[in-house]
Amino acid sequence: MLPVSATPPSLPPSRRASDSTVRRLSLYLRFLEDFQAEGRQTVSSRHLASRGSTTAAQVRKDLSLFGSFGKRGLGYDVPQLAERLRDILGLARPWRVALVGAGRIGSALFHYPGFQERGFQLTAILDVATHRVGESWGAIRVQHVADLETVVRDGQVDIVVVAVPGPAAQEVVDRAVAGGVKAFLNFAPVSLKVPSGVAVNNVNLAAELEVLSFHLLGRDARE
Amino acid sequence: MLPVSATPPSLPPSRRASDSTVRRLSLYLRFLEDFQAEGRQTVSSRHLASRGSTTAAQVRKDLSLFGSFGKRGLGYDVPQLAERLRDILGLARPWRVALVGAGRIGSALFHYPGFQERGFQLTAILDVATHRVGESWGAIRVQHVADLETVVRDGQVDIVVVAVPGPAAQEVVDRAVAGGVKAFLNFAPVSLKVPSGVAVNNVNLAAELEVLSFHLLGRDARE
DNA sequence: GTCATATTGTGAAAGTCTTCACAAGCCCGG
DNA sequence: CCGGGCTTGTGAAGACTTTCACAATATGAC
Repeated sequence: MLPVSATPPSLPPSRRASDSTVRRLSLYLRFLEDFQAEGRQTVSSRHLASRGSTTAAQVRKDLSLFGSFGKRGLGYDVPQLAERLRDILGLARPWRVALVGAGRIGSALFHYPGFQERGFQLTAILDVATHRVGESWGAIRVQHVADLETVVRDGQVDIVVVAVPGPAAQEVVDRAVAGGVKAFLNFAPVSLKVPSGVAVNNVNLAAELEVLSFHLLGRDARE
Repeated sequence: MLPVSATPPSLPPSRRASDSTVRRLSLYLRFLEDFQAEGRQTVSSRHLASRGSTTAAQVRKDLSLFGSFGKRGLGYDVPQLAERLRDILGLARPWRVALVGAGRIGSALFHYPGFQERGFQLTAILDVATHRVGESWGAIRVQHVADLETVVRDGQVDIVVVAVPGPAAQEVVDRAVAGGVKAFLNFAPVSLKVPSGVAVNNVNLAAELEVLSFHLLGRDARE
């Protein structure tokens, strides 16, 4: 009989995953790694959901966007699903990251263990302060931000982390975009303009605190 | 003539604002402060929208949840709207914040200027490492995490920032909740369980990078 | 005073995301 | 081999968010 379809080269179908779906997948992966460390062989959507704060249906819907990974009646194979999630999230290959801004936030990121662990390789650190230029952070020497074009040239950098003060952020992004960078993690409290096809992820600590402040007033009705 | 209504004690009507609405309000406030610094007296929803990455209709809907602050044909008065947003977000009064975990992330937060600027007062720092206990961070002396109960007692702390390793986070939160804390900013990559009525805001740096990684694969179809 | 222009505030429509509910499938004991 | 017990994958329903479109209304020129 004819093989109906050898499911294309390597990638699953994938309709369209929203940002929040992707964040949840990332959480699932972490839970799976925990389960694997605990020696669990299989896990159900219900179990996975209870560890995060979501529902079993949500877990199944999220996964079903990318394929059919479970066994009915049984659940999911822990190491196998973890592997699939790594594929889906693009963690199977290393990404090269440049950090612009070697201040406190930059330093915290540099020392953040989850960073390198997941295949994000810090390959360059840039700063505008001349007294920092030349410092060695681990194996990396801090360069002046004027070298940004050289650093990102020829696709040498996949992701740029923007940890500079607000007013300087847009210029950094523009120059990196011109050099071909397609993804940014932005800590500056400004809203960056980028051409379509370029992704920006904002982490705004002030806003996070203000959301809490709003909750404390009790004027919101979240259960 | 009778005053139709002296708009209740102090707070606007407010139906129900979602988390994303509140995050946008926080952004609007920042933009308004920029405009004010530039000497602008009024601003339209269109103008406000163009600085963030949203639409004029969205801006108006967000604001309309809390009242009617603009003038038709003219727009919004910049200082006045900023003031209203500060009220809505709860920034009119200071909040007392305790930081648990005096490592890199804790240190970055401590030095983050937007933190104190917006009325978030760091009143205590706790860590489990005995070599850190007793250190002075500015005017604050680092205490041992065993003192958590004392620190949060009698509503002395409004918000607890959790910057400890994953496995230690839940215990910190449980103890703080028992002490009456109602809001948490969590940097540990775990999903915390709290009773209803308690707010947790998660900042998961690994997940942010993984969202970017996913985008870089180009399997998502965001314009 | 009237007209032209600008911009808000808001129902209604469209779109997106989450939850529900159930058929289909897999495992195991007897 | 059969039946009971679970659990997935998914269409359909429901809930929530965003966008549209327009009446209401403020300003300023003449």
